Amino acid sequence: MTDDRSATGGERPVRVLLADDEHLIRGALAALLALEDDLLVVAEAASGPEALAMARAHRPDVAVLDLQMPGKDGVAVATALRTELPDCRTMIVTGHGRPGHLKRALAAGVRGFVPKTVSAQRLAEIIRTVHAGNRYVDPELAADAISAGDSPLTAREAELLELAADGAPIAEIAERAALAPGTVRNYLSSAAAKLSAENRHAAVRIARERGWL
Amino acid sequence: MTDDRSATGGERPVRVLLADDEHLIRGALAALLALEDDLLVVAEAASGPEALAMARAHRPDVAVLDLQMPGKDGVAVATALRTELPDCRTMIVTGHGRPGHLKRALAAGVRGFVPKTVSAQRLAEIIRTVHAGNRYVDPELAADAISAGDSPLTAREAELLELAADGAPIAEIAERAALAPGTVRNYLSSAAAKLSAENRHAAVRIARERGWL
DNA sequence: ACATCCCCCTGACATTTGTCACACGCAGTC
DNA sequence: GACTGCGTGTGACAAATGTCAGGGGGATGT
Repeated sequence: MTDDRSATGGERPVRVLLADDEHLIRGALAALLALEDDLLVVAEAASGPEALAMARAHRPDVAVLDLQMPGKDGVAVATALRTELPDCRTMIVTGHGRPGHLKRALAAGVRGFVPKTVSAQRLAEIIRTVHAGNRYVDPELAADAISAGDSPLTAREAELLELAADGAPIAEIAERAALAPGTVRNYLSSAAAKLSAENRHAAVRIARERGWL
Repeated sequence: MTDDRSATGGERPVRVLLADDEHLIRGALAALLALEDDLLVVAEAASGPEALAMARAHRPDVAVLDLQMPGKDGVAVATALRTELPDCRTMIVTGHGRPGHLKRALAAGVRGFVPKTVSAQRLAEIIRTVHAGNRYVDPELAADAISAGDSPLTAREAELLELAADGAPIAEIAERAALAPGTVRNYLSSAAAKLSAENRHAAVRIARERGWL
């Protein structure tokens, strides 16, 4: 049952899944995409798990996922879809794009990555691009990602930095990581040095900005 | 053309200004509000200063402002509008509502405060409510604001907490504030105690969450 | 006028944190 | 095998940070 794209009397519409926790945006977006003849919004979701369930039920051609959603984030949903519905193309729409997110998204098989500053018209074009099997990444976000480069942090460094993210004292971090306090200090110090930060808290901030957390 | 509300020529449409840095949302929103017969989007803006300029030029009845915008945030724009165009009602739409923001907004004369999780239909109703001179605050956000209460921080405490926000060492903060290092430590310690935080970094995080920064 | 309270500011002291030198295990290379 | 480099883990020491007690000044209530 392969769908040939050239059918009589016009092409079959592209079936789209929309996932975004902000109803206002999701609804408005659905209305705008409905104006395009060749696009059809077949399902909407307000959370990560819901997006997965909707995808299983409606088997869309393209899944448009917000990056920050309750439950599972956009990349996690894309990862799950990659194995469950290999034919479904995925793309991420995000408010503030961090370089690391783009890298994670591409690794998860996402084919489109755009900020919410694009127009609806442009988004429709990108959905078609992605559906055709091509990739599209916002040029500005791509430039940021390239200039930011890869994370220089080792696995433990990143893990401890994450535990330090909420400002907890070393003792608590050490207990949660089952390590000696001195070891924790050493890793955090190393991470701070790699990020040219004055201390671990500044290091957390920088790593967050770069999307390395 | 079906015209329920303006058929008799009685009601003039409500002139609306839309300000949001995410073009996708702004455009989609404009399209949805255009479906309402009694609402007319007369101007759009993508930044705080642009929103002010547009308001001066088009004199809308209601200004719908996003909280986080480049240049000036929504509350700052609302404050400026209060003196420049007293007849223009203002309302804030935000993604993640922090309790403190709501308080600041109400102090600035804002008459509506809603999260982006509402539907477009609901937003249209709220715009009418605000235009009629009434207030509307999302119940959930209101509950959060009440439970969070007022900021217990003094002016200096908040100021130094802000300077400490990027993880700078005490010496640098002291220099920037023209204070003795001991004084800085004392204020930050006091702030941390009031917020039940382990240290100043956790205090910054908590204050940010509550919207007290 | 006086007492009281709160905010602003400071220095001395104890604790926490960051830096350093070093040991172990585990790849890959010669 | 022996060498080398890297990630992991630890404790001792120096520096940064948080805590404490206290002085000065303006506002408020009696």
